[in-house]
Amino acid sequence: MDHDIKPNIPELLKRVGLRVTPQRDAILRHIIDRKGHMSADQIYRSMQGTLPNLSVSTVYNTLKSLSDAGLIREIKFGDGASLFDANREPHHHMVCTVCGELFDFYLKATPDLTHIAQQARFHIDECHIEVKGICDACQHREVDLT
Amino acid sequence: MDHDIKPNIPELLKRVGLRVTPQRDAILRHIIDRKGHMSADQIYRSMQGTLPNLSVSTVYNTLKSLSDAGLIREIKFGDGASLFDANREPHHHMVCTVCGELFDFYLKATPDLTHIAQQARFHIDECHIEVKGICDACQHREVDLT
DNA sequence: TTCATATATAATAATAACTACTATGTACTA
DNA sequence: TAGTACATAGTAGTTATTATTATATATGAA
Repeated sequence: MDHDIKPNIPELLKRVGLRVTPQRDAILRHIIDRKGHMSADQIYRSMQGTLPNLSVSTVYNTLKSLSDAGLIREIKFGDGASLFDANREPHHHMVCTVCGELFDFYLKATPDLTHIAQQARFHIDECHIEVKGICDACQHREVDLT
Repeated sequence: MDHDIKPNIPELLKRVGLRVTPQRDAILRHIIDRKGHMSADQIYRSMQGTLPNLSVSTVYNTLKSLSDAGLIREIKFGDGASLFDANREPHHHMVCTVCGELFDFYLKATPDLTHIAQQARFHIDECHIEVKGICDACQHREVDLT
């Protein structure tokens, strides 16, 4: 189990060939600490305490560098802004079409697409399942409205 | 097999409770005729011949009405604009991370997520698989560059 | 340790893809 | 064949993101 290991952020950055700056350190640390998904804007606002001079464009630049380097993952799903999360074990997403909340889920095995890939001569890098539906809370809320 | 049946567009619109207007007729017809995916902007430009006075906002309104009614499907995937396609058999998508092209694929069965849904008390409406990778053409193009 | 330089940052402007608004026009129904 | 609820066109506004550029800084070499 590695859920208690505090990763050395500067080390992580160096390992993927990125310069270590206070901005990158703080942003990556924040994404790794809070385990959930967050938008660029949420990250920007969370940083006001630590880095009051942080610029929005630096947030976007940093998120791009980090995700190009594979340290975080960008999720474009549902309405609104892209979300980012720490690139832990591969997982999939359920989005509630009522409240927009995003939930993770894990599968022991991803669907076998080797046949599809062969036929289309497509080289598969990643496979992500997107589920749309209604979350627990909203199912009950819906009932109340009728 | 129903691939040759020309659907009666006004009839389709009425059936889902939408008023029949020349704009809706032309846009839905266009999406059903060309089988692929297209963006709002592509649709807008394709209509210049048939409906020169068509407004961009009408395209967006119409696409929203049609997809709310279940006649077309919106795909938010990859970079850039939402894509729309006629809501045929359920299918999944592969996107090439090099050229951005989107490819459909079909599965006999979608992954069984009943256990996941039960555990999360999530009511699943649809399940869409997104594959990222490199398409046939770009694999060869990549090789040439080295 | 200091310097050189390639890269990062902040601030701002620009863009793309929508969404909101509103006056006018039109499909449907009573 | 109105009347009315809804649709459209045109425009303005918004949101998320990218581009630009002058200044600042991390890192490798001397």
